[in-house]
Amino acid sequence: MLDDRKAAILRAVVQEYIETAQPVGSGRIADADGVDVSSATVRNEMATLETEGYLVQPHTSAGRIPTEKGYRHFVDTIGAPGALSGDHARQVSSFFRAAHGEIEGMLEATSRLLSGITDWTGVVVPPPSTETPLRSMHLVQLAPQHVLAVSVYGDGSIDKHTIDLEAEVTDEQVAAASAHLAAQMVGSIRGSEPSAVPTSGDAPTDAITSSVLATLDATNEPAAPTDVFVGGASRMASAFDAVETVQAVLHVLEQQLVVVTLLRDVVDRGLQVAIGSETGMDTLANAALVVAPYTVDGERAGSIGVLGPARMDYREAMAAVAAVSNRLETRLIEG
Amino acid sequence: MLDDRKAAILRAVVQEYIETAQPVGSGRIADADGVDVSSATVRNEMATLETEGYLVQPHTSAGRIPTEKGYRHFVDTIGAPGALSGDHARQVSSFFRAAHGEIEGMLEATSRLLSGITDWTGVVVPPPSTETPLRSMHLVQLAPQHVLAVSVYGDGSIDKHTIDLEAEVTDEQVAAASAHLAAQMVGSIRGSEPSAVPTSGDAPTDAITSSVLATLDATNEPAAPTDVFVGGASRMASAFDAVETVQAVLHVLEQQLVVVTLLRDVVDRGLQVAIGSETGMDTLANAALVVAPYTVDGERAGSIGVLGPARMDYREAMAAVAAVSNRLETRLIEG
DNA sequence: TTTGGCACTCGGTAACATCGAGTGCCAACT
DNA sequence: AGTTGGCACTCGATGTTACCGAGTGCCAAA
Repeated sequence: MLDDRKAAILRAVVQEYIETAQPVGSGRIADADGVDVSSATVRNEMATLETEGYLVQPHTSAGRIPTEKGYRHFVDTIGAPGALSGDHARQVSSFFRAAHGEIEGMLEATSRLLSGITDWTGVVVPPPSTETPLRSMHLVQLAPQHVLAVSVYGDGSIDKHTIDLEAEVTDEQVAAASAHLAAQMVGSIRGSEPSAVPTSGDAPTDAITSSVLATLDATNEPAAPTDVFVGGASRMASAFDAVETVQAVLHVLEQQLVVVTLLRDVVDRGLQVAIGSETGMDTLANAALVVAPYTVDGERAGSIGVLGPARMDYREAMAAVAAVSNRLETRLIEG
Repeated sequence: MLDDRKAAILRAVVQEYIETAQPVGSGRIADADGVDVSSATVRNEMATLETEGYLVQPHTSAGRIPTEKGYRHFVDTIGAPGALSGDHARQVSSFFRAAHGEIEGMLEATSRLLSGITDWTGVVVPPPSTETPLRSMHLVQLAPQHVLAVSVYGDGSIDKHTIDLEAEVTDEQVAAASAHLAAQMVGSIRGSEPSAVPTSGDAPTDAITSSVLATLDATNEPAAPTDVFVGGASRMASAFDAVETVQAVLHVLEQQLVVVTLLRDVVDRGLQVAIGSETGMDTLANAALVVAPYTVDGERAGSIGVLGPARMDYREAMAAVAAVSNRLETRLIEG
């Protein structure tokens, strides 16, 4: 690996580049803290670091820029996640103190919180809602030939489906069908095929029931919709200088499924940070993703993350993600 | 106003500028269709159009660019909304043929449809859910001290609230409170203060009931959350050349309430198109918004729109917005 | 092994010339 | 009186050249 001095120089280069977004020359490093050698020595070391793939020169006679490998080393040697700045810590605290009500709304606000703290884009993936049992099912009549089927699951999530009936029905018939369906289906696991409902023997009830089941079957996606909350996507506009890059990254953020998969993959690989190609997406070559899973009741629930340019402030982003994920866990456990 | 020839020239300039995004010179116009005079004459007319505020020159010795007033005239004289191209018409048809299920999901997909057709950003504001009566209310127990209150309204919308109880409760108590609440509250209008629920006389029931009402009161925003569906925001990246503009516009799109207000204001002013400052937002100085309201059961429901640069293809955007709003109406009436 | 010194590289900036699309205006023409 | 060809003029865009200086690699001395 790298000896101490090389490591120190590399770290100084990355730090400087993160701050200035300009190629870093040997002079600047020689002046910097932690490095007590002349610029000539730094030059020699930087040349080595370049041949070893930690740095690159945009062109001869320019300073150096970290490569993915360079960032990776930097991140790996950050050590302790570091604490949030006082201001930001207070921001997080007051946010969670004020948080209330609906979980979706809170998660969306959380994505904005992450964005606000880090200046980049915040992403929050809610806990998956599979494997959770149906706790309640009700039919509500909206119009003579329309009912709404409301399914409430154990994790507090809700599905609703509008059902067009073949014929007009009465309140009583809907109530009967509702009770029948509830009796048969409560307890079944979300996503399991719900077709095995015995008939009740009552014709109108069964007519409604079968319409409902048909709709449920039709819209029963293999996986739940898994929506993602993306906050502060507009900040990506200042992350890259090429407009096409901005557009490409925004496009990625618009695809919910892609984002969910991305976060999960990164977490599954045990990473806290995915830099450039480590994300597995060409589009994110110059970007980096800082993630943290959060658990509820000991189980891996969802994950949160911050997406920014590769030259983002990893220390801050990691601290923010850790703090928020932490508070989110306790918040969700309390309910 | 403008005589025929001036109008024709203005229209040709706008058309050309929309296509090329380059200042348009007199030569190009003289060659163009509908104008059978020499470039010298066109020059004279263009000079007049400039003094009258329809065109500007970015600098002497350059072609002309439409002003807001120029675009406005262009839009006002477009005449018939025009039909969608065959391809796009087919796209719309097949979209609505395949549309099914949840209204929210459909509206979100609609915003993407608009974006796909016009190449800009699609916006869909759902029908407001005020004034609609509560059709059903149920409490569902999720944990010993947690219940979920599910309110279903006449328009098919649902509110849910997690309630933390003071003490553990049994299924029967929840059921009793649920029935009591439902009996008292069904029929009340969304947003009206729900406090006037008489006690039932049964202590545990009343304990649950009051907790629920407290939560409902606390989270009862004056207006419903009114979320907006924005599709294809990434396309704004190619709409402007200044990154800051892109960022500013994206920022606007992130603020749901602002977008809702924006659309409503434009529609209320009876406009189909708001260009630059007509939007009322400084940020959108170089942008334009094409909107259409849609009605359900004869009542103004929500609105849809396309946001793009001022030099967008108005004909196409207006056709798209009209067609989609149209299909959306019939789709929503059918249920 | 470190470091001061030095020749060298090359992107960035400025100064300057050139080109040409486009203009305004005017005199000639319908 | 309106239209048009002609023409001098403007000025952004493009290209050329020169120069500066931050930064490099390398070498010889410490």
